[in-house]
Amino acid sequence: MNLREDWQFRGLVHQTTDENILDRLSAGGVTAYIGFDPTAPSLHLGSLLQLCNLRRLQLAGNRPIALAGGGTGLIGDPSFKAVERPLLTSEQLAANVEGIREQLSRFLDFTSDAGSSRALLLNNADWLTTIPLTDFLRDVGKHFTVNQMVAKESVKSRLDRDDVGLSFTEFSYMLLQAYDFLRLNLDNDCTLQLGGSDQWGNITMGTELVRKVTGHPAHGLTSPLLLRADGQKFGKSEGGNDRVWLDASLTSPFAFHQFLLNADDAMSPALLRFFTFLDHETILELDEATRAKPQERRAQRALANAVVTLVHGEEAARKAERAGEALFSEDIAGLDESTLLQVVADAPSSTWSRNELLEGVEPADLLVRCELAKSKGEARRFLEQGGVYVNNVRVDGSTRIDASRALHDRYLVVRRGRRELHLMVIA
RNA sequence: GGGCCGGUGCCCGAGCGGCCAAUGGGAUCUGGCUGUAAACCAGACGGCUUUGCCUACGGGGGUUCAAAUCCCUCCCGGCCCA
Repeated sequence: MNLREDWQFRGLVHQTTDENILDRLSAGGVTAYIGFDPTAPSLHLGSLLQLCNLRRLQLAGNRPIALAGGGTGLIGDPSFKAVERPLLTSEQLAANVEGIREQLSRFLDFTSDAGSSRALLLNNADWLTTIPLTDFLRDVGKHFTVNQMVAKESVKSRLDRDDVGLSFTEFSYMLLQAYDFLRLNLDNDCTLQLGGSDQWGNITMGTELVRKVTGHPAHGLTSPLLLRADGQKFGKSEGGNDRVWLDASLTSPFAFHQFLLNADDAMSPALLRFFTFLDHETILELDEATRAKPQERRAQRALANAVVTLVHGEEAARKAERAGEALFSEDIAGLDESTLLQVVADAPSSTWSRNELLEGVEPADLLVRCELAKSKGEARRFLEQGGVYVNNVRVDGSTRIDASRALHDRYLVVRRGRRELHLMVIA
């Protein structure tokens, strides 16, 4: 099984500047890079595909470069963005770059064990913040016309709109990314840039710049964007607009596991191919399982376990799976203390004195204190709608909660809706 | 710098002196169905000491019994001109 066959099976290739690069990657020895935006202190599910791809490259004997966008982050990529975005400070960026550095190391081999395919982590702030403006304009800017820049699909919508504009700052972003590629080509012999399909325009700017400056070809390869059936971007968490983060303190392993477990049947074949390293036979089997017995969700289970293992480790994946089973299929009151605590290990918790529960607490107040409701009004709404449970027993708005229902005499598991949990510990 | 247009709740977008906590859509949330899915159906969706009160329609000031709606001014965005 070579890389070409694997990538084609998995549907990882959207566009390439040259079909033959798949063969060259299969043979190994290519240096390729992917850029990561340090817009947040952690990478998220959307970056996972790129992480996996770098890993696949490395496993096939190529040298991956993860490029942290500490410099481009100062500007902001306008590609397919509806509006101008707020600028991040260099301090924020530096902190974010630190955050993702560690995450990258879990996917790539940065040690000398990897030999000639040892991964490299670079930060484009190193060259973007030091190059003199006039050098940049003469050496990079001269190779492009505004005409072609304006024609890019990625900024077209912004230029066409009559309510928002596109600042020169963001407009110039594509040149910075092109310069990255040139630098990596000159300094590290990097000849290929990968990215999501939304990066096509930026990538081709880079390949062109390399070709014009060095006279040698450089290539680009993009992967399809993962979209949900309704056209929305995949990777928004259940709880609204927040993304699913790879950092355990932002998205707990349990929440992450649950998110994947709940993946739409229609999505699971693509998710297995994009985010796991399972072999083809297994994947096809799981596809069939979904078709034949969707209610068993074998594909989603395999997916959740594989991805959480990859990101957080085997132990975390096992715990997350067990916690889900206990929470959704077992009687919570029947769990022994240590199992119970594991089940709710990821949930936020609060400590209460036995005294304050003596008279019982108004359910609405309780929800607010447990941060399961933003306001008392919202809390009352949840109660009226029947979305509140204590120890998996639905409660109404008028029944005060006291310590008598505590499990093991000290735990109250408060749940709002399907899966928002809070653990009350009676001290 | 000049002219014109615009800034409304998470987003889009109506309202253009009282009947406005503000139509509608989307997102979100809760419930139902189910498989801890999807689709679908129902409801909710500023806050509170909830027959009422408070805070909100870019900021500040003003007119008025009464302003998201009128006036002044400032800030921000777009287009055109210089």
